[in-house]
Amino acid sequence: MTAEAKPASPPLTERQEARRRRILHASAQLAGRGGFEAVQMREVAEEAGVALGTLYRYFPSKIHLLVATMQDQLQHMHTTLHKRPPAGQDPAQRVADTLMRAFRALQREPHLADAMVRALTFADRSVSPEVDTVSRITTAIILDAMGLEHPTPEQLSAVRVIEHTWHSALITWLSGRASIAQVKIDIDTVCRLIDVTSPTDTH
Amino acid sequence: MTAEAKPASPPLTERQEARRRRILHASAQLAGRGGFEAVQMREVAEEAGVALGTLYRYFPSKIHLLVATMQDQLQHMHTTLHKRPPAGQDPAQRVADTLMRAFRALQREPHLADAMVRALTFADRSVSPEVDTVSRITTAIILDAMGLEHPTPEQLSAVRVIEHTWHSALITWLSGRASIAQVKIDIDTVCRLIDVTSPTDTH
DNA sequence: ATCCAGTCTGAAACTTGTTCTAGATTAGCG
DNA sequence: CGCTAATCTAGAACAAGTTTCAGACTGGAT
Repeated sequence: MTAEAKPASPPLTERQEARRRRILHASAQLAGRGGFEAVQMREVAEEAGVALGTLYRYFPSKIHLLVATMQDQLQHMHTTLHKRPPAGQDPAQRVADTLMRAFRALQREPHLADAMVRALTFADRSVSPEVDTVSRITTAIILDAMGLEHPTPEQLSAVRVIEHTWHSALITWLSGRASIAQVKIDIDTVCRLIDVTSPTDTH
Repeated sequence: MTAEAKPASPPLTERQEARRRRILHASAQLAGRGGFEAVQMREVAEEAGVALGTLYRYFPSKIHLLVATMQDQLQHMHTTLHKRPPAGQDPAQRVADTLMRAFRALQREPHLADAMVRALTFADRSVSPEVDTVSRITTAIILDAMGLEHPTPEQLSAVRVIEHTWHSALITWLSGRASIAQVKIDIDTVCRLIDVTSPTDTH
């Protein structure tokens, strides 16, 4: 049901897959300490035991690398969430719960979150496919929480707005311009759109 | 009513004010062509007829410079909007109108928009005060469109969510991952929150 | 008018992302 | 096994943001 598709363009050998993994691990590790700026390409390469040129062959830019790192982490979170689905009564509440849970997970690694989110919103067109993948995973997580199989276009719009709010609120919190309490309030607020756009609503 | 406050810390002399203006102008001009990456500090300095060190004295980083550029442009837009307030019946519609009008203005200068918005969301803590100023202006614009003097906390949350959506949708459009039509739909969707959180609503 | 402190200039230096090159290694194939 | 193309490595080189510094200039106080 969830897209697990890696772009299997050239099927990587085992050693290559291992290299890729080491690079992503090094990236997450360095990001976990100092955030975006601590992820320095030379250091990532060294930590991963790989030449700089090779790093660039696997990830054509620092932004690509960090967006891929985010993909990776999101995938983890998605499977984790599958194991313990949110328990609220109505969809809006379940989505808000899920997002706040994700939020608390990120709170534990604020530097990592910083690096990933900054990369995500800074990405230009050359990274669109990868950013799109991240967006698809996020959408899947939200739709899962809503328990929807066949969302209406209206609901998809609401989901997009929730995603927008999620990213932007995250940034606002990470740069110290909003408290966690405020983020929670805003998440709750935006989740009201789920009720407003539910098909039983008189539109 | 609207915050016009410049941080008058050291009152700039006339020549200094002129330099500042030249710098901002050069920044906007270069951004108007190639976007974020076309705003190169050495070029800005040269175009503004100022030494590189001076540029850095006025704006301590490229991000600061671009956020200040955004401040400047937003201020323009705010006064422009004051001259022709949106004409819709209900607040939600007026806000959506206003935002879409702003959107079309940015469409005319997509590169400039790209540079400003990318800088805004990429800004780290060291730029928080400046980013906050931008946020305050944006809030003022939205509240103006709503015609509210004394918003409730709920309404302020809705406004923040609208801002989040606005920024994030803008980015999505700028990086080619969403059409203008989709942006319009999402803006309309998020503006429903204005009705939902209106005080006459049974909460 | 003179002097002082702060400001501006021009240029070099430093940092980190990115590109390039020449040679070693590896993977797949006959 | 031996060949060939692709991949990997080490390291230099380049680009743009940022810092630094010595000297020239400006504006205001005495």
